[in-house]
Amino acid sequence: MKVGMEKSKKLSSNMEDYLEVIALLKREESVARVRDISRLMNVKTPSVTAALNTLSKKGFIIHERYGYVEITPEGERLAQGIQGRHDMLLEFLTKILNIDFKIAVEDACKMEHSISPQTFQKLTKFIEFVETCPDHDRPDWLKSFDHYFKTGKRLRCKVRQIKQKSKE
Amino acid sequence: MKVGMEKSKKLSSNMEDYLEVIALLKREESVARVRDISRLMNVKTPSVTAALNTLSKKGFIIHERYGYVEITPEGERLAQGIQGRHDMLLEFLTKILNIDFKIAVEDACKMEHSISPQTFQKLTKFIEFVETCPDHDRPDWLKSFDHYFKTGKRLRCKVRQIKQKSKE
DNA sequence: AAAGTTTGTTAGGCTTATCTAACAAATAGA
DNA sequence: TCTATTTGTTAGATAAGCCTAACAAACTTT
Repeated sequence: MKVGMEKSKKLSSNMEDYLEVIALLKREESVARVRDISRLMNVKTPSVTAALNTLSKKGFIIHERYGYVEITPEGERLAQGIQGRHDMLLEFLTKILNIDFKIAVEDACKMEHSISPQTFQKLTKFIEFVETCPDHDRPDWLKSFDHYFKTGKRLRCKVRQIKQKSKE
Repeated sequence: MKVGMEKSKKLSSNMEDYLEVIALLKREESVARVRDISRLMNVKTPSVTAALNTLSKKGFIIHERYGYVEITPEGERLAQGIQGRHDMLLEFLTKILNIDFKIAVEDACKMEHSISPQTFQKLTKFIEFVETCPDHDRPDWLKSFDHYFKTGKRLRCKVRQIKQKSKE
C-alpha cells in the first residue's frame, strides 16, 4: 500500500444512487431520514446505514447517529451532476425518441452513472437544438423520423430536393 | 430458499463482458484461451477461471479443464445481442453525435449492458433514418445541429419561418 | 412518565468479483 | 525425452453491497 494513498473520492453507481435519493429527499421533504431512503431505494435500513458511512467518509454527507442526513456542498455538487444527467437522458428518451415513460426512467437511471461529459454535453445541446426549433412543437425532420419509424417509409424530406430533381 | 428455485439465466454486466470477449476471440482468433481473455479484460487468470465456471453453470459456454472455451448456441445468441447493442451505440455516438472515438467506445461499453430493447430499437431506426437520407452524406438538419453545437447559433431552417416574421 | 411502537445501529452472513500465492498441466526447446 | 516456460487451476483473502436478527435510541400515546 502506497504511503500517501488518499481515500478515493470516486463513487460507485450504487453510492451515487444513495446520494441522489438523499438530495431528492432534502429537496422534496426538507429532511432525509434513513427510513425514507430505504423505502425509496428498496433496500433494508442496515444497507442505508452502511451507505451513509461510506458517503460520510468520502465527505459527501454529514450524518450523526440517529440524526437526519445532511449534504455537504461537495455532495450537493455531485448530486446535481447526477440529477442533471438523469434529467437530460429522460428528456432525450421521452421527448425525442418517444420512449415509454417507465422504460425511459429505467434506462436513464442506469445510464446516468456512466455517460461521459462529452456525450452529456452533446446530447444536452441536441435537445436544446430540437426544442428551440422555430417550428411548432417538433421539427419536421423529427416528424419525418416518427413516420419512418412507424411505417418504415421515408417522406420527401426536402422541398429543395424535389426542385433539384425537376431541374435535371 | 424456495424449492423449485431455478438458477437464474440472467448475467451481470461483468459476466456479459466475459461472454462478449469470448465471442470476440472465437470470431477473430478462432479459439478463446484463458490467457487471452485475461489480457483483453485486464484481469488475472484466476478471475477468468471463476467467470468461466459461472458462464458454464448457466449454460452459455462449454469449458473443460485446460481446454479452449466453446460457446453454446444460447451463449452465441446472447453475445450477439450484446455486441449488437454495442455496435449500435458506438455508431450513434460517433456518426451522429460525433463523439471522439475513444470516449464513444467507453460509453458504449457501459451502456450496452443497460439499454432497453425499446430504446435499442428506436436508436437503431434513428441511425437507419439518418444514414438512408437522400442527402449527400449527412442530412441538412444534422449539419444544422453541428453548426448549432459549434456556434450556438441556429441557421434558418425553414423559409416559412422568415415569411412569418416579416408579417408581424 | 412508563409502555409500546417506530426508527436506526450493530453484528454477522452471503454473493459477486477481484486479487496473490502456490501448485498442476501442457507446451516448447535443447 | 526431459527440463524449462507458459498457461490454467485451486485455495484463501479482500472489498462492496446486500440481507436477517438482535438490540438500542427516539418518538408517541395514553
